[in-house]
Amino acid sequence: MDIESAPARLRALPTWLLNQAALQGQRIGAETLAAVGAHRTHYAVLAALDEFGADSQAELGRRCGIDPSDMVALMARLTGDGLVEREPDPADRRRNLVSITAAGRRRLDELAGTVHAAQDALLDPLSTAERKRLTTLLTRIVEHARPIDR
Amino acid sequence: MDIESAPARLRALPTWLLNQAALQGQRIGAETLAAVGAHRTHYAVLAALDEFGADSQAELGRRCGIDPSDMVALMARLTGDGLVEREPDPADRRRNLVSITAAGRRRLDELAGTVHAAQDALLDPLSTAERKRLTTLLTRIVEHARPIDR
DNA sequence: CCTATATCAGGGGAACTGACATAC
DNA sequence: CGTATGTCAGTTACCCTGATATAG
Repeated sequence: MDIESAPARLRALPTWLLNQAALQGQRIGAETLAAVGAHRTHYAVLAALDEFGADSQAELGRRCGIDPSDMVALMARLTGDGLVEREPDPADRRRNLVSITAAGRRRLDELAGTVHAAQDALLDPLSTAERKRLTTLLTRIVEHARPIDR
Repeated sequence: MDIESAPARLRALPTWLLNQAALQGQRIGAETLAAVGAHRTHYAVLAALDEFGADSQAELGRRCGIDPSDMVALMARLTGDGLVEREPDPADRRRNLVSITAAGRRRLDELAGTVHAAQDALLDPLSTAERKRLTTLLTRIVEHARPIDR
């Protein structure tokens, strides 16, 4: 696709621009993470566990925007890689208490570099101040969104 | 999902915010357009034909970011609704020359209102000046993106 | 009873890939 | 010949729905 050749009615639409920019971000992010054998959701879960400590799968999903049904395969992958550990919560036997391992913390730090490189690649045309402004505006939109009722 | 409960490492990521905002925009846009029996791609194609005149399917796809293989069903739908017309290009018999009909122009004007309502719904928390700033920043990113090599 | 958790099976829409016949 | 077009079949990733067994 060639953006300059798109109809003005599309080029002026925030939702369309948002879509195109997000698409580009996804491409770059997925590529850079795939290069080190990782995935967006890996970084998300590790970051949540690092910040909030051990948590149930359901809570992790809510924090990171990952569907509970998709968490199953993700947990299998991360435990298989030794990055997180799962054990039944003695206080609530429905739950799996997930916690990050030492290897998980190392992996998180490693991925943080990769992820930030992807941000730089996407935001290349913007100055530092502009990146900050964009982040602020997007945050306002996202925080204003009606939470998904489910 | 609840954005305030997401890990700071995610909430600070432009690519993540972009994704969340685009998701919200897609939801709102798809809902409002579905309410009048339309789709994003309908608006895109009609806008391109209105602005640039008759065009081949391939060129339309390039302008609007629609995959050629997805154009087939889209054309079938739009011709079936009498919004566009297709005829073989006498100058290049591989091509279908697609043009907008009078009904298509009426539909385009109608959809423009719907689409702008969706923008308003998404950008509700932003002032007019902020919306403009966001649009400018996104445009810079999208225009800077390497064109998809295909 | 009603709700929450973990899991599984699968649907739907979107972007995309590969192939192919036809025409330039 | 290599390249572009329109078409079709099928894939992948993503977000989501529905159902179920289990536990609170």
